[in-house]
Amino acid sequence: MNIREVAKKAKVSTATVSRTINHVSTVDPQLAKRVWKVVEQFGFHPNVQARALVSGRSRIVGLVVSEITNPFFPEIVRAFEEIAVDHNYEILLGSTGSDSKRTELAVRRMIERRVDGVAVLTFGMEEDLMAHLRYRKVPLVFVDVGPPVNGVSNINIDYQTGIRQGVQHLAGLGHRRIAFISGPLRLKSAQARKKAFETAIREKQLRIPKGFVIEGDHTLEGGMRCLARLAALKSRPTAVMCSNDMTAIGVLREAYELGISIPDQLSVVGFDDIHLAQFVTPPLTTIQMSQTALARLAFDALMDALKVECPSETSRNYVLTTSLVLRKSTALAAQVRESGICQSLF
Amino acid sequence: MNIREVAKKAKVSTATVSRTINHVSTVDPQLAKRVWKVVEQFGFHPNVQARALVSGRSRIVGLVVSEITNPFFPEIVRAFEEIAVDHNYEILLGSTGSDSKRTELAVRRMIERRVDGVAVLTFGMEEDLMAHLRYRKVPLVFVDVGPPVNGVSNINIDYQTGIRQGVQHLAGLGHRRIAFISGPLRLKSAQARKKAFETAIREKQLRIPKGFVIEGDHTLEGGMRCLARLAALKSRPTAVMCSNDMTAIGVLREAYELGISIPDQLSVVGFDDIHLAQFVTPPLTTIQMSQTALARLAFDALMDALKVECPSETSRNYVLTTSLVLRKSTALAAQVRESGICQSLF
DNA sequence: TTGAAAGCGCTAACAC
DNA sequence: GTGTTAGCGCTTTCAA
Repeated sequence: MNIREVAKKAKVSTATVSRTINHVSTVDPQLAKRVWKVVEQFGFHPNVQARALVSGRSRIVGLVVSEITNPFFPEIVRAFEEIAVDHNYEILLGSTGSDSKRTELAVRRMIERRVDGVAVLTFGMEEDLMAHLRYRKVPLVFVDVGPPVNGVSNINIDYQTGIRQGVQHLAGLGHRRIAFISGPLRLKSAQARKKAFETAIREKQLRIPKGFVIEGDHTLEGGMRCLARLAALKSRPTAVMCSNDMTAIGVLREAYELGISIPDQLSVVGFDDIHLAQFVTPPLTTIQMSQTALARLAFDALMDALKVECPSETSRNYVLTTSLVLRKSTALAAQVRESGICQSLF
Repeated sequence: MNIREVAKKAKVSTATVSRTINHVSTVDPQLAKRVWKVVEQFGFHPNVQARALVSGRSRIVGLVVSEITNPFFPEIVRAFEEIAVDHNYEILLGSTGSDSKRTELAVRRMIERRVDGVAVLTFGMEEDLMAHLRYRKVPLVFVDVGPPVNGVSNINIDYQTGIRQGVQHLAGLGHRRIAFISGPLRLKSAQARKKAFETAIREKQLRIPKGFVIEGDHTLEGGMRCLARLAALKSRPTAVMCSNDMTAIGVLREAYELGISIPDQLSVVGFDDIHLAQFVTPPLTTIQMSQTALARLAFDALMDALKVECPSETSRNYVLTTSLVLRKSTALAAQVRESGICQSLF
């Protein structure tokens, strides 16, 4: 079944069939009806390849993530896919594994398949990727890159709001020795979270004891290692904030191994609010960065860019805010409980 | 840059360029060299759409999963993607969410993009999907369907081996009151696991007390609910096997809520061996069904079918075995420990 | 071994 | 409003 056969059976020209299935309004309703009847009856699906070939648009967008097996990303993929499909777009998924070779490959694939745009949600701004894709004049959207440049839109995560809430929450509970486990510092997003933490601490007139800011790797295993290091300190923190939930879950896990009771002996705050966060023991207090909202923002940014006539010169800024979600992994600092001093004194 | 420009610059015909980039052996090495030089120099990438249009092959395969946010699937997606990319294939991802409308949509998308084959790893054999796709004469591979039919290959999971090992392990620890939390019984795979459990119990000459086999839904929340039900029984199980790891993790979680100590008061065995299983508290003893192996098997099945001239008539059977992985969520049954009877008596 | 040319299925400009 | 037709970029006969 192709457009010519449909045309023949409906006794119209291929142009009319084309117009009909593309909902061009100038088609005579009579003819349109005839065409649709044939289309339905014979289950005609226009050939996407041919369409793409002639129109120059593939209706495919690329979605590049760091690592699909990191629970933060599947939620994004799901949301992004849902929205894309709603708009009759297909997605090409690429995971970089933070490996530059695989990133390079992902880019090649996207280019060769002639994607209409690419959302790069790797939180690290892979420079190669950016260079390659920009060269191709494809609309791009990144997260946490610097100032917007031509053809590249940017989603700016407002880390500060959520992290400030987290620090204030801990301070309100009487914590003064708060540690921070960052993500890999080669990632801009990890740097931004760390900086937001330091700012929030300063705002509260607290200080960060030596050795209290350490670099993790955004994995559960990394979180375990980092807590082990913090626990080995002569004077331990009473609370720890983590750069993502997987790290926080690793902290919970290692605390259990070490016999540190959470939240009684140590308060823990995560970041991301992945689905799993509410199901760990104890349920994790964390800073939410909505994966669904992020996916929607990214897709919309791409569509915005695609709408204008010259996508390679559009660039916009979008903002996603974060906010604290209270659960059970934080509690009054031990010395406060013991001294009977009430929280409001702080 | 298109094939004609390359031809012009290399002073050959487009046919020669085509042959060269497709590694047809009859091309004069001299000419080939000239062509490659131009290709490299100008960064020529053949247009995939045009190629697909004329050759009838898209080099895209569909991968349909139940729900990407279920931690079992990302691992499959990762492995499948990796293999596909290695073979110069692209994948179209579809999640059904066990919803028939979304399944229907996924099928349409795959058909319209002219996929060369589809791997349906939903563990439930969605009938619609099968019907639609078979009609299109596209090579298919399912998991756990019945006897193979034309054009449809099948991966048979050997649930029995792993589940038998699990039951024998528990029996060896002195457990005689073993419960089973199944998956949704409309899924063939869930039925198969349940049946395998019952068979293994029978082999061990044990019996299943009333109310000890209950239906879960393969989610963490479902696992919590199910343990609550089991705990409400007048005479509780001393061990519980679960149809998947998420269910088992839910059991762990609910046990913590209820103050049931694991493994001292209750042994728990999962199924799947997702990455997370080794990081819960306590680390989960589970039955491994390798996600990587499954992905590879599925992809290979598709390639096998694609190789023969008439894919719509090929169908093969593949087998994936399961096996027990020992961790810390199982222990001697309480009455055995108390009575001092040693394990070997059982 | 190479080149000329006919399409693959569709869209869009143009003529009616 | 509708039909005719020229391509989109590539592969693949068929002749040379």
